[in-house]
Amino acid sequence: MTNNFHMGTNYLLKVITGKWKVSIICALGLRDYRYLELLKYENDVNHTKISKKVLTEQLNQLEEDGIITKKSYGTIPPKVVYSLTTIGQELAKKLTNLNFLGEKLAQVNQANISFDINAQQVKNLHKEEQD
Amino acid sequence: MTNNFHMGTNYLLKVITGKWKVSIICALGLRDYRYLELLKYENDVNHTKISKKVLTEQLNQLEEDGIITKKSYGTIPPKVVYSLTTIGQELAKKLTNLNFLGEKLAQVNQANISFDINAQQVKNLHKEEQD
DNA sequence: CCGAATCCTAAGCGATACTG
DNA sequence: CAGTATCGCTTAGGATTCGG
Repeated sequence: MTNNFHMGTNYLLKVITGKWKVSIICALGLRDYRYLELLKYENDVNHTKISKKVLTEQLNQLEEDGIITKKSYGTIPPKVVYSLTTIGQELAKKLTNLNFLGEKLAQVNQANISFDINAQQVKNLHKEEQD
Repeated sequence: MTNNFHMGTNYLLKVITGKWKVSIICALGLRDYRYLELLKYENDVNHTKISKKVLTEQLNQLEEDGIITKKSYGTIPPKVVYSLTTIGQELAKKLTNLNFLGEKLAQVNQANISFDINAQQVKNLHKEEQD
């Protein structure tokens, strides 16, 4: 065992660092998404704005890093579907698995677990959506 | 189950995002460290320069986020020892657990898993150290 | 020995407008 | 529909210097 036992973790962290990447990976863990679908989903779930430029950037990086793949149907208007690679699916599971610890930590810290509004507000939003 | 099942993960990611945080957490997973010890360790293991300012910043943030604690002996010259909290230890385990997936991904991508030199060079370095 | 204060650069992110 | 191109703001990180 070397001192570099965390290099893989660091590499992985580098791959998933980016404001929306974890959210994207978790989303694609549930089902495939088209481009604008994903844009809407992210804006929706996180209650904050993601620009098309940034979404494109992060998708390209995730593809380059072997986490996701895109399939372009050559149609007009275009249709592009994003999905996880095999290793991407593994990653999605692990990330979801980290969720519990993250929530526990947030609770201990009494931290704001949402992007820009607090958990209670999120709950209220969901209540409103149900009404 | 809401759509926010990854918010804990995102929160956790926010806590551990920072160029040296994972490395710090993993280091403290092995044993406690003093300030300059940690500085030397990081520069040593990662073969790149971390400034005192950044180390202090990241340590403060990790402390604020409930991952580590510091103990100051009131001596002159000062002595300060950093260690993991209980939840920090849990985190260290999970991160170490991610290491395998990260290494696998790096291999698939034929990526440079070190900070600034490649894996083969790291191996050579270790060989030299043994000589 | 353990930082804090200052300055600087590079990168990340967002808004907006345009295109095949 | 699925992107590019351009711009400007904000933040992270590093070098250096000073202090208790």
